[in-house]
Amino acid sequence: MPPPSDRNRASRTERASLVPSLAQVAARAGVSVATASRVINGVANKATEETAERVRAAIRELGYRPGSVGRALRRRESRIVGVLAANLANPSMAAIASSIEWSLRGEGLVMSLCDTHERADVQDEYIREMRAQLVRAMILVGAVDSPALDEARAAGDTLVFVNRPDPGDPSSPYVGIDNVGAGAEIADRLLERGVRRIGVLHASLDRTAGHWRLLGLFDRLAAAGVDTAAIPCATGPGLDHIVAGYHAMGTMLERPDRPPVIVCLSDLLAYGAYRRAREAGLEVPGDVAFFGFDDNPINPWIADWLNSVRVPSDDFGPAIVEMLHRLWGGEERPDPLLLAHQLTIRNWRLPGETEPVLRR
Amino acid sequence: MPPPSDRNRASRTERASLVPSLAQVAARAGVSVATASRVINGVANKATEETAERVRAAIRELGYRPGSVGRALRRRESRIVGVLAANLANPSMAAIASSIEWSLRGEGLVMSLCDTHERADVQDEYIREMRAQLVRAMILVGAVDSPALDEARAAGDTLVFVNRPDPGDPSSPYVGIDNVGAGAEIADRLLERGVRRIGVLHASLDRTAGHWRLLGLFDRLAAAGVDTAAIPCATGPGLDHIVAGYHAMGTMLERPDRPPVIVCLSDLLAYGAYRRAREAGLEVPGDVAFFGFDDNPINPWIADWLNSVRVPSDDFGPAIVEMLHRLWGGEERPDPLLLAHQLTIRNWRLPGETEPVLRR
DNA sequence: CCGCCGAGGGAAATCGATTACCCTTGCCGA
DNA sequence: TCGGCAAGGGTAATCGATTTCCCTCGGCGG
Repeated sequence: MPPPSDRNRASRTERASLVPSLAQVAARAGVSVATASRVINGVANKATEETAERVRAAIRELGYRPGSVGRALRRRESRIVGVLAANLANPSMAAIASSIEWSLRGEGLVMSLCDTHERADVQDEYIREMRAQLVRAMILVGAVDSPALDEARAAGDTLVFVNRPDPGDPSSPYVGIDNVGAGAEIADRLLERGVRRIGVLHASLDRTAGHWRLLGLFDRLAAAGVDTAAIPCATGPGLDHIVAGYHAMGTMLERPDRPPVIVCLSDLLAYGAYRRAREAGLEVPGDVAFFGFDDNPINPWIADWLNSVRVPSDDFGPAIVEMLHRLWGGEERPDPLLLAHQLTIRNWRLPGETEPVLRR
Repeated sequence: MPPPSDRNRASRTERASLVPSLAQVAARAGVSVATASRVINGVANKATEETAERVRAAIRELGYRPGSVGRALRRRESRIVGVLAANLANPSMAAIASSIEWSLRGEGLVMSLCDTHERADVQDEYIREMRAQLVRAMILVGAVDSPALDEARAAGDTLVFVNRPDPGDPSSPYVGIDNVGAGAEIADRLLERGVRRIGVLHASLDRTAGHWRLLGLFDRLAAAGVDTAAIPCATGPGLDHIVAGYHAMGTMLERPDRPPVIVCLSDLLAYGAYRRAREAGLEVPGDVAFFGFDDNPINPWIADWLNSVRVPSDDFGPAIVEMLHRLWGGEERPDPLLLAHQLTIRNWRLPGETEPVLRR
């Protein structure tokens, strides 16, 4: 922590005197702080309209705004909602964060966004810090199992798990797409076209969204008589899905029976795989078709070769707010809020087919 | 704001009793809260080693962590640093935010990230809220002119402007690339290859990074004798650069003398333009070459047709922390910290040239 | 022996807002 | 006329941590 210099301290104090406090408002309006506070908080039957107006006038004249800190201390709860994202560099998560932020703002809440980098220790640090800030709720976009998460759950904190169910308790409040269903949807589309030979690229499958997507995909394929045990799967090292996808595709290309359709359990994996395929001289689409999950907002613009299950980023904010209201309203274990996913088919040629029209 | 139900209130109080306070630590250690506080804050000559150890033991046993709120109230300064980003959905900004967050964490600070959506009123709301939170500093990644920004500047708040200089005072602390130089760098590369006929796509030029990029580009071209007044420029409606780029490219394509090289003042503009060009049946690269700015991290993977000036996202965090230390150390108007930009040429064929090797 | 100083530590004020509790006034029904 | 009650509003406790005073005790120089 930066040691505040004396100069700094002085300027801080000096600045503080410029920021009006409730006491100054009260003095100016000729009322007590209690009354001023009540007017601000709209407590009924505690002030005549005339008194209230005097207070409001003082507020306007001084440019007063209640200090969040004093309020939080007294109420033992701030207006901050902590959002812990597993990886901000993933455009899909950033889009979700943006949506959350917008919706929280509509509720008069403030988002504090952190990046856990998929690490349990970092997530713990943030959870503890958020609790110290008396946050009103924590939204975990891609949570990992960790001790502080257990503490928070046990303490009854308001927690909402997004995109990846609570690794420690599947019945915790969840908002996100139905990953199993999304996997099944890709399976259905493949089967429709008679595709039975595919490859799968994945990153970690340990309690991630990918785990469930794969489950849905395989279950549906198996139901159609496909021998899923024979489906080649590849992965790559590292937490960065793009790099993992690049290496996984390298592995896949070494197989003598390279499948014509590659399902990647996230768009980022597909990005890495795409590059690897092109380096190998393959045409995409044409020689190989890719399916992904998330459907990042930039896909329609620059990745028209990628068919992907759309995760409706903009719907997350409202859904999460809805979930928060249910929790604050007293619901103990609200049902998961499943957002509608939809498979976008952009550009899918099996080898030998002609080029279709561009689709957004 | 959600009205807290009674049930909620009860559980909140109940929960509070579970979270240990400094007083409980002090009681358990058999010292006063003053002493406990001093041990925690490492005040010298205020406790024997034995006393200090008793306090530390109590902290461990109770799992105590200082509440940020009480501390902030007393110190009139929290450990939060507000980061106001103009558009989180822009992957380049998200990457910068991620870098900032990581560096702040290393300083024991916490990032609170907001999305101003390029709107002055939203930015104002957030600036005011951040000030009410007693944030230690505000980082504005793409600021717009607004009243609350003026207030904060006048009040002597610690402000750092990133990527786009302070629209209200060019001498405010700035961290970012040298946009003028970046524009000039593209000009140089174009002139080297003998390209003198280009088109420019831009979004708003009103005190944005684009303004300076364009300035650098045109100045250098003019110096080489190019008539910059004759260079076709196009823009599109909306704040979303992708959509703006799409429409701007549409305009550009209507010109009889469509230039073979299009310089887009941001990568997002280029993404939109790319799609428009492909819809028009153009080969990219080949029929038209694109240059952009920012060089989003995904470019090497899925946008190898885009030549772009790399903005080193990962360097922002450390540079901003450096700037903060200078400001807190008492420097009144630190020099801007200019990060090294570099033009990445990926895939640039002028019409008629043969295909080069793929480059990251 | 006196005074001073530094180390160690406690009591209480403080930050800003909320709220429990109390007081006054006026009105209404019994 | 009296009790009760509601409206209007003030006093002071409270939240948790920091920090300013203040006190005590030993040691040391004069």
